[in-house]
Parts: sequence; C-alpha cells; structure tokens
Amino acid sequence: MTNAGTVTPDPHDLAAARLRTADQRYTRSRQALIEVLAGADAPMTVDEIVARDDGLALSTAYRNLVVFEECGVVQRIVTADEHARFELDEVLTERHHHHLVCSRCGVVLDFTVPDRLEHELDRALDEVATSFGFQAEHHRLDLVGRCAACR
Amino acid sequence: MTNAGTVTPDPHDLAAARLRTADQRYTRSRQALIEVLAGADAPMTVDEIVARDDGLALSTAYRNLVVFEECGVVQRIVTADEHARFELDEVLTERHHHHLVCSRCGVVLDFTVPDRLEHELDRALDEVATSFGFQAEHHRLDLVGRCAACR
DNA sequence: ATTTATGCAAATCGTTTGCAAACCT
DNA sequence: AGGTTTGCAAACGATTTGCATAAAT
Repeated sequence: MTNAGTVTPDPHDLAAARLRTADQRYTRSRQALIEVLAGADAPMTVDEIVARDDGLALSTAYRNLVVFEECGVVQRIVTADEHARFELDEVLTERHHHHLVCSRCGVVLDFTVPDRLEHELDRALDEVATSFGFQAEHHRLDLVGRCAACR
Repeated sequence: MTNAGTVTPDPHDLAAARLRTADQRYTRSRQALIEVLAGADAPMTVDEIVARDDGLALSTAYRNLVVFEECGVVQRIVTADEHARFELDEVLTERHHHHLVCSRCGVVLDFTVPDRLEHELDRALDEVATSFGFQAEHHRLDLVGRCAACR
C-alpha cells in the first residue's frame, strides 16, 4: 500500500524538517543533493550524484550524505560493489521496498513484495530480534543476480 | 531443515573438491583458512582471520578468499561496516541462514527463519526476478539493529 | 558577528598488486 | 622442471579530513 488517497509531500519539505530537528541547515548544496536523489529512479553512487549536479564538490556530497543519513533523510546502500549508493529514506518516499542487486555491474533496482509477506517477515524478524537481545532498526531483503543488461 | 539423519561432511573435503573442479590447489594456507572459518561462530573480518592463524600473510588471506569466493567455498558479506566479512558458503555448511547486523559495532550473527516463510520468500522473489528480467543467484535477508552488547 | 558549510588538496585505510622466492605435483 | 602460491612492500581507490574561505542565521 502506497499512501493511496494522500498527497505525497515534497521531499524538500520533509528533508528540511528533519534536518531542522537536528539543528542542521538546509543549504543550497543540500537542496541540490535532495533534488538529484528525488529525481533518481534507482539508488545512486556519489560519483553519479556529483556528475548530475555541476559545481558540487565531492567532499561536500560525502559530508552531506553522512548528515542526511544521521538525520534519517537518506539511506546508504552497500553491496558487494565497491561504491556505496544512496537513496531517499523511506520516511521521505513513503514506499517500503527492497533491492535487486546485479552481481556483475552493481546496479541496484527497487522492488516490493506483497503486504502479507512483508508482515509475516516482520513478525518473524521480531521474534529473531527478541531471541538475540537485538534492538531491531530495520530489515533488508536483497535479491542478487544478473540484471537484464548483464545476463 | 538441516540435513537431519545425514553426517555433516568435512568442510575441508568439500572445499578441496570444489577447488579441484576449478583447477585450484588446496594448499596449507588455504587449509588453514578453511580451518579458521570452520571454527567460527560468526562471519569474520580478514583481520580476525589472520589474527587467528599466525604466519598467514594478509595478502595471502585476501587472495585466497577471492579464490574461495569464485569457487563458491566462502561467502563475502559486506555491511555498512568498513570491513568485509567472510564465512563458509552454505554449500559447505548446508545451513541456509540470514544475518543480524549491528549498526554500531558491525558484528554479524547468523539466524534462520521458518521453512514456510523461506519458501514463500523464494516464490515471491522468483516472481520479482522474472518481472525484471533478472537471473536470480541468491537472496539476502538482514536484520539491522543494535546487538545486545551495543544497546 | 558568529557559527556552520564548502572546496581544495592531502591523508586514511581496507584491499589489491608486482615481483622474486618458496611450494607443489 | 614448470606452473602456482606466498610474503613483502608498494600501489590503489573510495572515502574522510584539515584548513582557509564563503555562506547562513
């Protein structure tokens, strides 16, 4: 279910709000970063992000992505690939999803599973967390294989 | 279900067999590496592995772990943590499992979910792969949170 | 005016690699 | 012997960081 019947809020507003809570400014660079990520159709590497926005320094991108991550504005995705990838946090997109990861080229795509399965998963993971004395934060479900282009 | 009623084969034999198939030798260093991993109760970083076996060069460990990975003898686990971790492949251990990942200290622990859920998951993921033109290799299910020591 | 963010260049650090010696078959 | 693996030290490359300047409040 993807917030049917509601208006999807602006990522910029949500990001700004979350940053403000952490006493962080929503500067031009940060706005540009969110703009790029909001327009992405898949998680992006830092190189890809910087290439998309002329004038943004690599170090600034890295630093802000860390801030975003700490504020729950973006999610960092680490695969076997050497580059980390970033996407807007589900809090901003309101779309819980998982990732297809290509074992050859490293590309990452989003997918969802039926709600029923997702709930069963949640329940099972709750039990696991409890039995290990773990305080669960979130789960990740990745399907690893060859993407259509790399088959 | 964990191969009830059968004798668990020796990891060394299985590793040697798989390496032979790829025209790879099962040298002392490689045996030592498997020995350490077979005795591990959780996926280990390369530093941990080398510390456990005196005399094994870091570069040798890295090189052999790559060979092992290519031969399906070990599985590389990459989390948000800066160190990759390694464990024997499920082909050797015969225990399909998933990972608890501590978001603070990076430690990784194994867990399993009920067979029924695992099968449902497989079915759902098959559909996803098909619809994306993906050739699935395997899936990963991680529960991220704070481990008992880091809460 | 004071604090925080940015850009550049240099530093970090896990991992990889070149090469000569040791090893295996 | 003949090809492979190993150890050491140097190289790599993604990410981080110090510092002086620019931007934000």
